Amino acid sequence: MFLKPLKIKDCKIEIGLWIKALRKQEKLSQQELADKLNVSRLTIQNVESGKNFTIDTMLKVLLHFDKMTELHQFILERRSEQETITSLY
Amino acid sequence: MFLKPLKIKDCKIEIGLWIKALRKQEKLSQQELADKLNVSRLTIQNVESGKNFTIDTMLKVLLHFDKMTELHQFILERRSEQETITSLY
DNA sequence: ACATAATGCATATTATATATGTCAAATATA
DNA sequence: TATATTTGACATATATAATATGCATTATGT
Repeated sequence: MFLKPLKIKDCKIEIGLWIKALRKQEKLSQQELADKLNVSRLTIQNVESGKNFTIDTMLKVLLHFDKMTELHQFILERRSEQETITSLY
Repeated sequence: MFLKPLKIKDCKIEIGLWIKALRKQEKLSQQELADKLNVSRLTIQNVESGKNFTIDTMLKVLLHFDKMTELHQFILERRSEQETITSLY
């Protein structure tokens, strides 16, 4: 069988669901989270529903839920991989 | 000693460096990558230099370098963690 | 050294993410 | 059930990301 190709839209939806889960876990409403981050409720709503949004918005949210370091680590690991590969040739 | 707190700016810079490394590895110029993704060279430049940008732009780049699935996996893992935690209480 | 390509950065314009508000539907809560 | 809260789906206005273009600087190659 074939694997369904992953679309940009799918990835945004997953990010949205993740962030929504983080918010629910802290029992915050969209408005409460928005207030904490100094953004509008619509911005949170857009993120959670898979619309387009800026990296700043995503990082504000992840920082609040203490998840930015994990993402940072994810990037660092892959960046050092790159350097290893390129240095081999 | 103290750990330097991770800032949003730092995280964006790392994303930029990662993407720049991916581009260099394929020996593409900013213009060539921009053309492939149907974005402007300046958009690539902004991403690579730690400016603000949209999630669509980042995902277009990662999709091209076959890295979107890894990010998607990263998110899925954390989302299922969340569900486990909340289901326990 | 020279020519060429690539990059960084400025300005101006366009496209779109965000802010703000309203309303109805859905979801808790008493 | 009744009430309050939350959320989704809309508007409109504003802020800002993306774009187009040009030019100076910095590699890169011959």
